[in-house]
Amino acid sequence: MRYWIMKCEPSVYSITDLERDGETSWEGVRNYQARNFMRDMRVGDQAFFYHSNATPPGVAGTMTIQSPATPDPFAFDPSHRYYDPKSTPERPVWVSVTVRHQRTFAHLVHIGQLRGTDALSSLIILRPGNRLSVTPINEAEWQAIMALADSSDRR
DNA sequence: GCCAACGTTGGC
DNA sequence: GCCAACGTTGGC
Repeated sequence: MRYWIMKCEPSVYSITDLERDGETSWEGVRNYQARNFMRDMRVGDQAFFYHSNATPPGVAGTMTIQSPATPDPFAFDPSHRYYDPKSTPERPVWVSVTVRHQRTFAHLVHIGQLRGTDALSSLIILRPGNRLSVTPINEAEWQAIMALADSSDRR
């Protein structure tokens, strides 16, 4: 099993929306490196839902990967914001995965907590200027973030 | 709103 | 293939 962090602006789609929907198709990733990471995902992998561009930004909860990467249909739709003429049904460029809601943290693990944790010092999303919306993390990092969430929830 | 960092585009 | 210009991301 692998572990991931997936970012989304909560004003667009939040952990609350995912909790309501149960599962959703994670679409609109238009970065090759992030796409390649999505291709590496396997059913059953665990992912954190990270609220980016939020006040405060941080990890809002967990989800599981419910389906492997499949072509992102929005890329084929000229009227859609995520349309990309480079991607066709015959030769799809972009992919989406289905994610299932697992847990919403009682308290968001904000970015300051992440930065203040030694075990998380090499997190890609903490690097200055980082813009990758899908990044892998290792098991120790997963557990470190879960520990932050659990200690906050017990407050 | 600011701005640093980064990816993409397009002229050459 | 290089690289400047530009647009976007995302923390602050």
